Amino acid sequence: MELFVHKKRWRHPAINQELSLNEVPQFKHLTENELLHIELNSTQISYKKGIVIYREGTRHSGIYCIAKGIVKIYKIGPNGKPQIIRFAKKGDFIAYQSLLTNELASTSAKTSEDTVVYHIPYQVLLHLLQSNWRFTHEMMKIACIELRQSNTFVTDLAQKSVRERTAEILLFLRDQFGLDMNNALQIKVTRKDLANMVGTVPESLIRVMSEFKSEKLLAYPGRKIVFLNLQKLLTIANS
Amino acid sequence: MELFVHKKRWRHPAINQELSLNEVPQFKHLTENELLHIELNSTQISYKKGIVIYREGTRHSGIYCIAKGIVKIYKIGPNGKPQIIRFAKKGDFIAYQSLLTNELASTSAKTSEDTVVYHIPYQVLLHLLQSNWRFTHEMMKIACIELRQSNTFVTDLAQKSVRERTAEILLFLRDQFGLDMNNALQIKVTRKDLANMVGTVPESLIRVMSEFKSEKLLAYPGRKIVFLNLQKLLTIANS
DNA sequence: CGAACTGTTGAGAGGCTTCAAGCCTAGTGG
DNA sequence: CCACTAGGCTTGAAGCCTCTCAACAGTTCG
Repeated sequence: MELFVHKKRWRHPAINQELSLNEVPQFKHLTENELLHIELNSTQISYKKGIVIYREGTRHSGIYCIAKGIVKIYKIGPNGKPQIIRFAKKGDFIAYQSLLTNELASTSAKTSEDTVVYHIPYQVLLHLLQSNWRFTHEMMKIACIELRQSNTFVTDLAQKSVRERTAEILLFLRDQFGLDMNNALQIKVTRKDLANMVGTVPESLIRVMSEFKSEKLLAYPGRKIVFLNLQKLLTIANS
Repeated sequence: MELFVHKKRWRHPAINQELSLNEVPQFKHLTENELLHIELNSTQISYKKGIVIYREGTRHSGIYCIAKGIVKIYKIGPNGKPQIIRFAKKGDFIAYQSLLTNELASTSAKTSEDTVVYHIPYQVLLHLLQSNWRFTHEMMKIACIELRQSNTFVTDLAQKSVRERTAEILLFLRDQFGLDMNNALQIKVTRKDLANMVGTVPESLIRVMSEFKSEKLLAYPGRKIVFLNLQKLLTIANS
């Protein structure tokens, strides 16, 4: 505990603890009855690392809220190659997009580490959306924010170099998952996955990271990624 | 009129006529009172071609629904270069994303041709969202569908070649804007804008289009783009 | 303890961009 | 109404960024 005392802007405390339903930010405006209704009608499911929660092309039966762990959301590309769309973490909703449009799932979801989720059946979600505007507004916000991020990333892919995008993705992961007291990224990502997010091949990503290393912007002891110069990385990312 | 008789799956009839508010698909579930309330509280605005409706970084005062014309939605990239996100047409809503998240506009909007829009003030929209679930659901669907498209395009940019993406974008524009009786694309886009959407430079786009032309997949007399072999283009796009 | 996967570096190839030049089209102003 | 000019379109040549292929070290896990 004491380790965290000096950490300012600590955004992801107690990351190993399970989130309970009433701690989900989007549920804060729910009445006790509404919350109870969810608790009674949703199921908690545990997955080991590397398990597929749902697969592209199937139909969702409900929405998932992550209580613990990290889930990789990805699309299958034209040659069967997966493309990572995002990493969802504790408190995030997944599967809402296709559920709300009543389409088949446009992405797949696989656990990146041991994960616990709440599965909220469609009818329960629908009832909630119809009865509680503030919750509905929060859900709309989630979709719109993800849309903004996606549009930003389209712009980056179209206009930035691999070097710039690498800095960008590293900083994005830092925003999403935070750093520990040693400035190390709080999520484990393989080079292959990192390269995939950047929109390149592992070899190219590694070359850029080697540059960053020799420029003293990064260090990577073991499988950690340590940020040494955020300011410079920001400059590279936004150039 | 008779020209259209033989056209099957004609998806964009009377494209030059203004859409009235009660013809907007998302408004079909509104009560008469709700519709009246919108009509009384929204303003119709006409823009000449090439006018900026709103600019990235500003705050929206309401949502726009396009009654006539085409609006280019774009983001400013890292070097000040615009990146086209989409072309919005008659019946489409724009500016909803930042309005719903209460953020500053993340995109700009400029008319690509003479355009008429309805401006619906935020408070009016908010009232509608709170009172009519079916409308709200439609709005959520819009955001989610755009999100799916954006994610798909991220995957394409990361994994497909310029040739593949060019075929893809041409087919996408065909889906969105349709073809006339000569199989010509029903939207005028400059090579520069096309290249931008594909995520390349005009020179590269033109080379690919020249290939398509010599392969008898496309023709472009004047400034039209005529589709000669949709099947082959589909193969190229999805390869 | 080996198999399979991840991470890393080098060399070579190639797709794409950049730069340059010319033609064409459309819109403007006299 | 026409000349003019700015911007759109097109092609060629050169160079570079990125990918591909290959080899090997390190790591994880059954």
